[in-house]
Amino acid sequence: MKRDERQQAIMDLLVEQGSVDLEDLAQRFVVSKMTIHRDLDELEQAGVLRKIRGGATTEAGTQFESDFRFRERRSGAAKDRMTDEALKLVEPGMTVMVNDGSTAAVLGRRLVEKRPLTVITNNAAIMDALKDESGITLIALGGTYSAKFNAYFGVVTEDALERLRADIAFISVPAVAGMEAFHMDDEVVRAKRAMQASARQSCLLINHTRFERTALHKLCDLTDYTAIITDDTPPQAALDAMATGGVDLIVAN
Amino acid sequence: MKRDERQQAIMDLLVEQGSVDLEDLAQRFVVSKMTIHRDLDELEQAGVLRKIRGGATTEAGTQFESDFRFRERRSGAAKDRMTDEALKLVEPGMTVMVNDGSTAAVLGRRLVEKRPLTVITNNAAIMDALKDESGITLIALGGTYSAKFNAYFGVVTEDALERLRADIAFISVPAVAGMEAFHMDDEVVRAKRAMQASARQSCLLINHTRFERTALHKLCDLTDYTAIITDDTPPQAALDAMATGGVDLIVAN
DNA sequence: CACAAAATCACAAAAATTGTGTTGATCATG
DNA sequence: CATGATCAACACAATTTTTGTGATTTTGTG
Repeated sequence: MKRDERQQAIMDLLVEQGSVDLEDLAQRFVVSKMTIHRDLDELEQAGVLRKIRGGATTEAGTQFESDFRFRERRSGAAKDRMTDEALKLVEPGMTVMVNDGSTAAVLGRRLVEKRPLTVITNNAAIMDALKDESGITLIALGGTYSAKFNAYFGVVTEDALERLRADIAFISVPAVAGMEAFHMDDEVVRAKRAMQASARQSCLLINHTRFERTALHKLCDLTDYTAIITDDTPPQAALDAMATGGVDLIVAN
Repeated sequence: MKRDERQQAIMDLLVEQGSVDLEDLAQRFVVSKMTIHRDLDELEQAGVLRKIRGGATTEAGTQFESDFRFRERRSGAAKDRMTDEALKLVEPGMTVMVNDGSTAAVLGRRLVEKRPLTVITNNAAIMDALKDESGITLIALGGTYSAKFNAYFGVVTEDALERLRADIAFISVPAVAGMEAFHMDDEVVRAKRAMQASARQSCLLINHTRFERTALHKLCDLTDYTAIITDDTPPQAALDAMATGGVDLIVAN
């Protein structure tokens, strides 16, 4: 494996996990820590990450710095566990919708395991991944491209969804509080709603750290979902609220 | 520029032009011909091209082997000349539609020269190219992905177009005979028609070797275009037909 | 403040990429 | 079909890039 490939792989890990561990990377790629240091320096120069003691994180990482290694190391595996559960809801032959977001992207890529399938998405990462897969009919939702979310949104997206139907929609959100799901961007909210409206069932994918948080816009009630999958046990308060509301939570671990 | 980037660039040129010239590549990348030889050898090993005397072609190239250099060398430049002309029709602030096809992809990439722009396309190559360009509002047309054309087609595409309007649409076709334009695929024809219907003006881009040919489906009459751009003087018969029909042809050379 | 872990630095070793000169193959042409 | 010319292949050397090691400095922690 060459330098460039390694750096690309580091970036991939970074978008997936939010952070990487230096020692871990050295082992994984079978190179010295010095080499990893140099890789991270260059990537930092390029502005794609921020070096911190013991590794590196994506820019935003203001908080969790000390314990990130243990918190985030598991996050890649967590997404895999969540997608394991999600995939159980998919049978060959189905039509599946997948929304924006990196967790959704992970799921999207793994949909090949269930082919033949029809996959409908506005997630650019999924389009790239499934474009040339045989056995996958890829229906892209058009729309205005948003670099922030690496996906397409807007009237075009919503209109297209209005005319399509799917067996199941996989939705992910950054915040859930009580019995409600939230998102900070209203365009994104509209796209997710349109997806849910066009799918026979909806399944929510939510990281356990995102419970008991809100964001500007309410997306919908949790009762709208036929399944809710999380990667780890959420806070007790959240559990209580959901139990009271009669919502069934699948904890993947 | 490093080895990998160069090889990637060679592949890009290859998909765009169908063939590449060894000497030309050596000059372009400022390396020795030996280096290019080695690059081509590796790419051939990888199965992405076929080395031939003086350069390389994509697998298919059964015929034009001896004279490809002159035929195709100009073809890259020809597309550039055509896009030069096409770009003259674009002003900053406009909304521009671009269809599928490699010529269209070349034009799409160059649209950044006229930003700010709104670009509407079903061409996957253009989406990739313009995704992260500031000053370009990228509106992707959704649809079912076609690996053959590297673009999206179908009802979703057509419906989306029905609700959008553009100042100008750039259309390319593989065959023109008499006063009519043709294409072999009916899905593609429908998408092109929908684009033309949604644009105030339509501009046809056509390689001069594609005159006096037909394909299964008729797309439309040449009179439907406000401008027709070609890369070189077409056969006399074609010129006559267009002159009689009152169509204005722009020859870019 | 001291200690341990981690980051940085400087230099050497190793690996890769590249250019050149030479030899062998292929082409166009008279 | 012979021949000069052009192009491809090969081998070797030079160069550049990448990597590892140990010494040294910095940083975080108790």
